[in-house]
Amino acid sequence: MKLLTRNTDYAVRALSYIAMEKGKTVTAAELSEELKISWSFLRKILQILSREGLVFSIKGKGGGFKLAQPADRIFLLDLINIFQGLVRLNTCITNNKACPNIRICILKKKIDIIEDSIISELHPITLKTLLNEQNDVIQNELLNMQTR
Amino acid sequence: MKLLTRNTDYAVRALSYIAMEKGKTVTAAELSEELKISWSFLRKILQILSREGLVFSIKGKGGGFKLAQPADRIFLLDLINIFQGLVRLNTCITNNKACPNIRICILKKKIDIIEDSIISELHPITLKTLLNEQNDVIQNELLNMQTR
DNA sequence: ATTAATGATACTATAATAGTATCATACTAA
DNA sequence: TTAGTATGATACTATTATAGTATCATTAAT
Repeated sequence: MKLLTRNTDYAVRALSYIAMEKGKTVTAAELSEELKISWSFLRKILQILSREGLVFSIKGKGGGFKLAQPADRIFLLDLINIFQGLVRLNTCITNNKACPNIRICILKKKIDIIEDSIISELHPITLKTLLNEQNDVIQNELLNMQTR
Repeated sequence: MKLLTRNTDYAVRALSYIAMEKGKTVTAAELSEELKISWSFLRKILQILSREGLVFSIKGKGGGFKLAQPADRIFLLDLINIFQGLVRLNTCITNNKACPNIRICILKKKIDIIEDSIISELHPITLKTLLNEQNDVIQNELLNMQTR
């Protein structure tokens, strides 16, 4: 069972990198180089992000990608939805009203509750969250080095 | 994203049905009939449950399956592990120490936390839980009918 | 014009899930 | 002791999801 697939993971990395460049356009080639991710695969991911309005693309020489939204408006949940489909996929397997077995419905209710909690835990996570916490980590590292 | 696959779902149904028969052996054919699940597929699932020690099988005429453990010792998490692998699969995608990008590690930490909470929510759910709550539902139904 | 970038799209590869089929084996009962 | 009924082991196929690649068209800068 995987919570995140490669797609989503790579998308987060790419977006993070782009965010760090503060408005400068970043090419797929640069991202591929820096993040060590296959160029063609990254390109596909970036095209999707562009189509979905998360990044803004500029064609031709000097082109590349920029964030189309501020980092605190880019939600991890959106990326999961884009690349992995809705978390809320707990439809009745025997998709009918006359569930032959009520037990499974109890199970479904339990799973619903767990899915709700997954969603509510994912909900506050934005690109900004991730970038900020990274900064915190780095600052702590520096602090530790100074006090040592 | 799916939390439960068909395998697991069917396993729960089969085990629930078997549990309701209180020690009487139940054949794959009966389960298939009652639960409207393909006989061959169910058989495969039952064989796995048997191999994993969750049910106890008796071959030949009059044979079938019984629970090998009391219903409060059969954990949903075990079924998930058997049929879907560990929830805890959040290994580093770039499986090396020199993660080229610390950002993803922050993400990994977040996902770890969410996975922990999924596990702790799943943990208390046993076959008995499901059966009991089913009874509660049924009893409430009856009560409603009486008071109406 | 040439070069460097993305857009659209179609294709292949791999892995996970879902499902089927076959033969061997064990037990029961006539 | 044989016929019938059950599971065990195992191998196979089908479908779907994920991962990854390739090609040609389009746009912009120099």
